[in-house]
Amino acid sequence: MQHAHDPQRTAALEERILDHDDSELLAERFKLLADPVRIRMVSALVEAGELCVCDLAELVGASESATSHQLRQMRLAGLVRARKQGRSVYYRVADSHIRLLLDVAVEHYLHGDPR
Amino acid sequence: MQHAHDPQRTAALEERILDHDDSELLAERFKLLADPVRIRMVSALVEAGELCVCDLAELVGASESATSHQLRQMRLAGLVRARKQGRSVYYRVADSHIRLLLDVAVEHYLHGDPR
DNA sequence: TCTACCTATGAACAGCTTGTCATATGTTCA
DNA sequence: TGAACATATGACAAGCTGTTCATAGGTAGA
Repeated sequence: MQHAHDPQRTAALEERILDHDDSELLAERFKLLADPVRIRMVSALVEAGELCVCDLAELVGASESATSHQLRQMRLAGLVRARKQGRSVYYRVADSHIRLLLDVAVEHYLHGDPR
Repeated sequence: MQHAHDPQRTAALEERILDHDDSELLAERFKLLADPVRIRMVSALVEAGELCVCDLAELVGASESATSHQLRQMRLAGLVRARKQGRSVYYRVADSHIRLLLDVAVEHYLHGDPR
């Protein structure tokens, strides 16, 4: 690196692109959906409304421990909420944005719509 | 794990949630946006339309080598396309879905819209 | 109370990511 | 042709992620 092909243009651009903090925040959100197991968990919770760890683990095909770890992560990020009842804990999706992002991705990447 | 609280319900659910292949595919896509540097790159490319590696590196504040590595990754995933001109290579966004996903995320996570 | 059950959590480990450094390839210009 | 330049790439290191295993806490039922 030494120059900028068009210094004025890049300087102007710099003001319009996402800054470091914003891109960091967005990346954190996308990371939550950047794992097939978590995607299946969110998908299941969206469909079911509410599920206990036990059923969720079976649905997504993961161990209960792994499921619990992932749920903890999503819970700390505010993506899901927990409700305790008896010896079970029921989880539900708390973040409607994630639901929307998943919908958009499903719509565009799975249901045809090439390009 | 031993039972399912409601076997019928979980069996019915299993058919409606994303299967392993689909969730794998979606996760791959979300991974591309799960990094602040790549997000800034996409943001810059969306704003500029086209940028050479050199300018892009300066804009996002990464080394040219790191930038090139990321671009390669995004290129192989079909997210960006390259155009060679002289000794420069100009990149542009090739996947309009990613652009949409980024827009949705920006809209909901950055521009207010709580909940 | 004792036992089985459901979930949570810490530790450890493997695999993946991303950056840097060195180097290679191809290009422009003198 | 030689030198500076723009980009690409392989190898390696450091950090991060996700899983398993062991274990602990709290709850329901006998």
